[in-house]
Amino acid sequence: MSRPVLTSNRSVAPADSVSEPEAEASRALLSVGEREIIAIFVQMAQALGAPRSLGEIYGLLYATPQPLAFQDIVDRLDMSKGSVSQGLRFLRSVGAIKPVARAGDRREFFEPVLELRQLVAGFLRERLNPQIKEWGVRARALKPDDFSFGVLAADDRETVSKRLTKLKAWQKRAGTVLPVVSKLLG
Amino acid sequence: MSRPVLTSNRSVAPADSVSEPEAEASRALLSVGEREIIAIFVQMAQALGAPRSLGEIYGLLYATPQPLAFQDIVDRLDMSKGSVSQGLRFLRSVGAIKPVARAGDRREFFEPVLELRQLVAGFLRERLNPQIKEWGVRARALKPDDFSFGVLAADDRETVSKRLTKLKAWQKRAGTVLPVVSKLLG
DNA sequence: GATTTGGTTCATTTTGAATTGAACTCAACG
DNA sequence: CGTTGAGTTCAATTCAAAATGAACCAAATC
Repeated sequence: MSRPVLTSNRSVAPADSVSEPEAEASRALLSVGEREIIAIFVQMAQALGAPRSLGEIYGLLYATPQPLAFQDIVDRLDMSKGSVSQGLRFLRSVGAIKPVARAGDRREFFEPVLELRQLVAGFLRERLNPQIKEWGVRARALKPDDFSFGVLAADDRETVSKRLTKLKAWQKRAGTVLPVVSKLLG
Repeated sequence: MSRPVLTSNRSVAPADSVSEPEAEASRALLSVGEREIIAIFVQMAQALGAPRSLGEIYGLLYATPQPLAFQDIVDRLDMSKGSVSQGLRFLRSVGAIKPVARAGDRREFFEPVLELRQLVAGFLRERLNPQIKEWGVRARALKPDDFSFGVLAADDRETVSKRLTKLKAWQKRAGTVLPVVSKLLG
């Protein structure tokens, strides 16, 4: 998982615009601590079913005291511009990172939002809530008679009806509990 | 990138019962209501980063008033024995379904656990908590000096140190809040 | 003790989400 | 207005996770 650093490369200042001659050992650009933080966030991302690239990007920002620019991220993670672009977009949309401007530099820099509450809230808002709403809609459209080709036995009909009710109740409760959760975390 | 996982769905749209002459003969074994409930649970599964087969199996059990046996599930979902076996194992391990015996029948039958609290608790226990514990361990092993090749500037060191502290705090809070959540849902 | 039934295991294959990369836009600057 | 740097888009590709299926096991049944 964490491999020894072979090349000694001094601490990387954000303003360092020069591209190195050609270092194929791109991962060597990351310190042990950075790699470990990134690994942790990758795990978290995967546990939530999010792409690992999100974990890598957020992890790198988290591990770096100074805000980073787009190209810094591409270089240090050795990741394609496409992935970084999409990753940053998503992270911004859920409020996990925030852009900061720098005088006399037209690039955008990014730093991580450190408040767990905001991260969770963003995640719930963007990913879970829309889903929850949608299964509510679909569930409400169903009626017991949809559940057979012929006629349901009375007690089966009863059971199905109860389960449909329960499903709608779930949906409702989930919708009210999730906001509370993000409060609790903050 | 990922965003709401909605891409590609086999049979999600409420299908007309007078369907194609030769579609998927096996799918015709499911009523409209069953297919719709299954589709809902598949969505839920995918939102949580779980394999769709879990959603299908649980969905089928949820939509069926009577407990089902292994082979029933294989037949009605047209799914391989391997998948069903593994799916049932997982669902049982998180307490999402429970086996019921039937007199004079050596097969095991399964019915869904309807209590949302139990499902969530099982999920947290099996999937999230172990992860949370692990990143706690990894985070605690790190110290600010791991974050550079040379010497960190004093204020960067300060920042890194703060972030490490914050990360450990997250881990702790997550560990205490999650159990509360499952209480709230039940 | 052979056969059938109910289910598991695990090496291989499939598949669909994540990633890449090349073409593109847009703004700044000389 | 030509060029350069910063970032976006999206079709094509990659790759890891999920699904398959054949071999296997272990109780019942004949």
